[in-house]
Amino acid sequence: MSEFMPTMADVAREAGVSKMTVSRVLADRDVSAAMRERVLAVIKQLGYLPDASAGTLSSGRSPFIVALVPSMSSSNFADTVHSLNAAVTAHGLQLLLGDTDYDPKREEQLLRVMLAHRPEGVMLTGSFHTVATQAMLKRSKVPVVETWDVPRTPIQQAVGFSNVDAACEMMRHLHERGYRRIGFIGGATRLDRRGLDRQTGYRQGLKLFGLGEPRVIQHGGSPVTMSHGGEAFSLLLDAWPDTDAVMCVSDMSAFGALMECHRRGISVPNQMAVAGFGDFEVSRYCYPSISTVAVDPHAIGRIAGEMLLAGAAARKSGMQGPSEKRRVEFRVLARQST
Amino acid sequence: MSEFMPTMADVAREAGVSKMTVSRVLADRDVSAAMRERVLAVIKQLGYLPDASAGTLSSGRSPFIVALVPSMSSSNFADTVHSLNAAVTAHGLQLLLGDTDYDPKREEQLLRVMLAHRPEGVMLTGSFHTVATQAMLKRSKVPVVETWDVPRTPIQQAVGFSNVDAACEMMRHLHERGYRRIGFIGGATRLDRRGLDRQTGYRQGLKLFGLGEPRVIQHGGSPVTMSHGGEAFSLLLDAWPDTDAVMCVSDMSAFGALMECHRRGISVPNQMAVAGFGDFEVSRYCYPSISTVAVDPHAIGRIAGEMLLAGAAARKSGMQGPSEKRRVEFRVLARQST
DNA sequence: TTGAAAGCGATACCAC
DNA sequence: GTGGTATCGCTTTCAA
Repeated sequence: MSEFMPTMADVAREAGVSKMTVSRVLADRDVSAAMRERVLAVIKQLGYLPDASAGTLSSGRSPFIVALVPSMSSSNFADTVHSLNAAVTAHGLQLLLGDTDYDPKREEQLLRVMLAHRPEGVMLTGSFHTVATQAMLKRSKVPVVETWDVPRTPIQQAVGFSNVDAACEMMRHLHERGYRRIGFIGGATRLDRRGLDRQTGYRQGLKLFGLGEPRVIQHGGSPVTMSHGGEAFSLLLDAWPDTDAVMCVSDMSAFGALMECHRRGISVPNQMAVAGFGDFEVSRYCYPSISTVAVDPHAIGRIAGEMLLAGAAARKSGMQGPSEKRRVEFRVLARQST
Repeated sequence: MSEFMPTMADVAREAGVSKMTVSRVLADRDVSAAMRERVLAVIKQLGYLPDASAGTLSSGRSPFIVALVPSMSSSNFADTVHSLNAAVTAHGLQLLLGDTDYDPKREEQLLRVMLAHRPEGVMLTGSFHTVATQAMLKRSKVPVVETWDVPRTPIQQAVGFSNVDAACEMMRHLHERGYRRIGFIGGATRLDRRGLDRQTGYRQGLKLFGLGEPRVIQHGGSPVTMSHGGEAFSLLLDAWPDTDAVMCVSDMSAFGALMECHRRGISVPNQMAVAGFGDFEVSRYCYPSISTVAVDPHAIGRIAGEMLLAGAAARKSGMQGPSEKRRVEFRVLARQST
């Protein structure tokens, strides 16, 4: 077994051709069938693997799309990333994935590192970014798409929905069902803007339907967990014992709250309604099943991919990339818990 | 706003120094404080970002660690990746993440693409790989660690546990609790080796405790979902109505089975015991809580990171990397469902 | 269809 | 501490 990594020059020499011919074979450009055979055979025999850095440096074209998500353990973001990955992989690109941990400062650091690879596109989550982040993005002229939210003025492109409106629709649902003393539980962090938007939607709903003062418990970090949900629900009952419905920032906390009801012998939905957000699998299969707001994380990923690909194509031909906003549907799913 | 991306040469010219000095400032090597100030100022002013491809090509040192997992939506693998990421990030490396979708052929393709970036290390999940995969890994001499399993003869290093033994321990628990007609539900795929190992452990348990013939339902793809669990459980009851306990390939299917019990009015654990695997959050917070096998996905990721870092250091100094096997603990958690 | 030469943007190595 | 030069492995460009 040889001690060194063969290069394209080695393949060329062994096959008795020029490097360029090898390069063309790999890129599947015009080469005679016979030549292709010959070169491919040598490549296989030598176990040659191209060096991506050299290719990137030489061509000025990177194989990367950057995707930055707040958390990889949220199945919602995982789904979005999965679909984005499918979309870009089909075009020969690969994901460079980063986990910001819900921290814009961390997002900035990650982005700085990742822009060093001169990606063809960048997917961000949310619309809350540091000024340095925005400046880097502008300078680098890389196609950018913000997801899971639709900012008034996106950096460039965006695909998502209004978390405020979605939460408000859930309030409409609860109001229609006859609930009047509705609480809200969410995380304690200031950094999860989508969570905060949902709380804003809750407050709008209270006003809109004349439901009195907010009953808000902020408890636990991001992402919100089942145990946070149970604890927050207990705090909610401590503060406002006559609460008859709880709207949760996510299905995870809703499930936690629901289990706390079980434990306390509170009947759902008779004595207490529980609403979630996100249509996670658990909310569909638990008992009673949890009413929630369904969005399509896969659609967000797929559309983000299309937008980025379009942006990359535009940039290649020297054009200004499109600056588009797209909305995806959300839907209140009435299930057993309300 | 300038139209081009500034290079190190631009920074050097603007600062009136050589490229090497700029390079040293960025690498934080010996440069006088005054010089550093001056160069840093120019870097900021120009918005200069280094080009990673050029650096990699020139230094022969890549910033990447490759991590290949069967599925990103499984919280177990997500946790492992998270800890691996933390471990390598601390050493200035970044993850190149791939999703094999439980398919060794796909793993091979992904690996081929990723080895083009000349990573400093590769984390694989499981011990089932194509021969081409193994050949590529050998040739490239990159540090490799297989996770979530401990093969008899690892490619190089490994960290995990015996899924067979772990499942068998769960059988011991069920037997001790008095259950005698125990079924097993898992996915229908041949590709999820860890799932198959757990089934093997189940069969071993049957023999060991004299519990008669296997009652196995294989249903649904990978990763197994809650709905698969509910459906598989129904099939199990159809086939063997007198079953008094079900051991599930994962907590996801266990939860699905548990909810199906709710629906059918089957009391858990009185009429039916339900056991899971993996200690997912839902198994801890649902009612009744699900007995499961706990492993520490974070420890696997952390240790894998350490192993890879050690391997990379060894390779740098021309040494043969260690070929170590490490086991992580697993523990049967007896909860309410058994 | 194939080949030769000139870079791409950084770092290693050796002078000073 | 700092600077010059060769070089990493590939693709672009242009010529044959």
